[in-house]
Amino acid sequence: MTEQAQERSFRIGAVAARLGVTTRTIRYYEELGLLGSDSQRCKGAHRVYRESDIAHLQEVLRLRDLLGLSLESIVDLAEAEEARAALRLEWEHGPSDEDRRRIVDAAEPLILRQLELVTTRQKTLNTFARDLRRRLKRIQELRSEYDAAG
Amino acid sequence: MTEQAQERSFRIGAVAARLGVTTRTIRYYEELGLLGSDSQRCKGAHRVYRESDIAHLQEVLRLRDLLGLSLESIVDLAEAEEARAALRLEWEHGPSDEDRRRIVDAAEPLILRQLELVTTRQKTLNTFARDLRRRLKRIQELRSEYDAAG
DNA sequence: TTGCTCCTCACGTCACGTGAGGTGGC
DNA sequence: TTGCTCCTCACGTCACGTGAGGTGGC
Repeated sequence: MTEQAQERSFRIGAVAARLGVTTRTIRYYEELGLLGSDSQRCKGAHRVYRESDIAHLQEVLRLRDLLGLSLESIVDLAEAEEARAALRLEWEHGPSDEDRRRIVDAAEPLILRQLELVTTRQKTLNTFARDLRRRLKRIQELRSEYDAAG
Repeated sequence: MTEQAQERSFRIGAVAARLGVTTRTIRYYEELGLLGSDSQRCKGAHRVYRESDIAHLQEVLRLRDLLGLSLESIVDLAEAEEARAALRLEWEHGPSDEDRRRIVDAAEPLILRQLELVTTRQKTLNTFARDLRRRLKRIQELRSEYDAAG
């Protein structure tokens, strides 16, 4: 048999621990169709994840935690990405330059949209941090007054 | 009757619209004890909010949205703040310098804790933004190649 | 063989959403 | 008086949490 370099695979518990979620969360996301369908798994058999699956799951968690998106809107985003992945398959089979451009053009707005959301979040976080530092400064000024007086 | 400068007050709908939440959310937070008890309101009467109430509510929403805290842990934080507010009442009645210092010392760790959480969030957001910009750059490089070739 | 992790239901919970039916203030 | 917003239940929903009971791989 051919002894090709086998990619490492993980079970659900290891993935959950690594990403800081529970196994229930991962199963729920699978239920919603957020992860690749894993169509060849027999009922009752253990779930198996590769590095690419884990990266994808982490992407989902980022969108949820950092941007506060609902799972429904993440599904929408993922479907758009999936359509892109489908195009990417064609890519391997020598598409024309015209095709390649279309594929690249389809990817860009998705990333730009996410960048926009991230930037908005960064701004509100900066405002929050600034407010906290002001409060802290006022408190520390008060203290130094008492230290000087006492 | 004395014609003292009345502070503006708002009804729940106006507050909700201003903060971008529903009225249900505000009522739910009141139920959990997250807002000042509003003990003098008669059953069935309209809720009334002042600027300070709105600021407090916005603080709660920040902790929820930007830091992803559960309402339960926000309750804990709010209780600590409340204890501080209780101390603050004494403040008005001429506390000793020693008392003042204790009050100031109690406030600081709360703010420092929040600042810590905000900073962590900012770092993860920066990582996310960097990753997105890398992807974007790769895509744009690909496109300029096609533009040059086509 | 013994643990340990995994599996599938399935009900519980948190943070609200969404009417139903009724009352109050410009 | 007429809308409009408010009120209080109370059941529904989203995103999981938490066992119950059973099977599979180092």
